[in-house]
Amino acid sequence: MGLSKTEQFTDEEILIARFAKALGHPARIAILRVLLERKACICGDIVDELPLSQSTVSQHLKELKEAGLIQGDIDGKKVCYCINEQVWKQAQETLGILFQSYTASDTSCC
Amino acid sequence: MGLSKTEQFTDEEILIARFAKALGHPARIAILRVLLERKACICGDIVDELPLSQSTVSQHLKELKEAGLIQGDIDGKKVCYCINEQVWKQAQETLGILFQSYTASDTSCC
DNA sequence: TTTTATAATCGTAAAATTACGATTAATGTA
DNA sequence: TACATTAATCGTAATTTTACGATTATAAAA
Repeated sequence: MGLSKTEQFTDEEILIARFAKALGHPARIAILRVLLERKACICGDIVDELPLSQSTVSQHLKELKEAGLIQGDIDGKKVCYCINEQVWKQAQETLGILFQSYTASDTSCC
Repeated sequence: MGLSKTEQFTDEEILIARFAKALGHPARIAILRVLLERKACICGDIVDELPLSQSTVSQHLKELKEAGLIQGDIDGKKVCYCINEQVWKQAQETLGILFQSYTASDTSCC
């Protein structure tokens, strides 16, 4: 029925999937790229850089924020976004561990 | 509406998002875990390990296969799945570069 | 050849995602 | 105070994802 059934999996599996899912759209990668380049960035600037409407970008920002990867600080009538260092490193590590756990085997498949 | 508009983004953004999306569900992380542990694995064994129906697991396997992260070799009336080393390393690298491009800034946000 | 086992595919339904325009809330400016 | 700007939220529609049971195709076994 389209539900995620998240209860059935381990916390780590859910965490990794959560980070990965947040990264699972080109627009959100593009947003992160802008933030990574400029260190910090006003929402409007991000909208200008992307081929998407303001409301759509805002939605993507919300998803990145909900995954914890970015944070937004209110600055007057603008909102300044930036990478959340702590969570970013956590995502890097959990995903890194997953990828590193592969040890090239002599026999590729059966 | 509801379309991905992938044409508007760079090939690299699309590629990273593609890998991340494939990893964006706990069931698929769980599947990969099984494959990483056992090196190679019969489809049926994966079904036994997961709290999902055979058809649902098959669907998740298909998505991982379409992203290139795994491959399936027919072995009699069974199908043996394993990590696709080349693509796995490519995903590791592209995602790794993204994560590493963050350099902790002195000023966290505005 | 018939039966059994394995795994993909089909059909279907519910839910989530993506996208946009319009509206709203909040803050700064005239 | 009235106006303008900024960004979130609402409402809506199309698409995609998730999930399952049922069916199908294939190959091994009886």
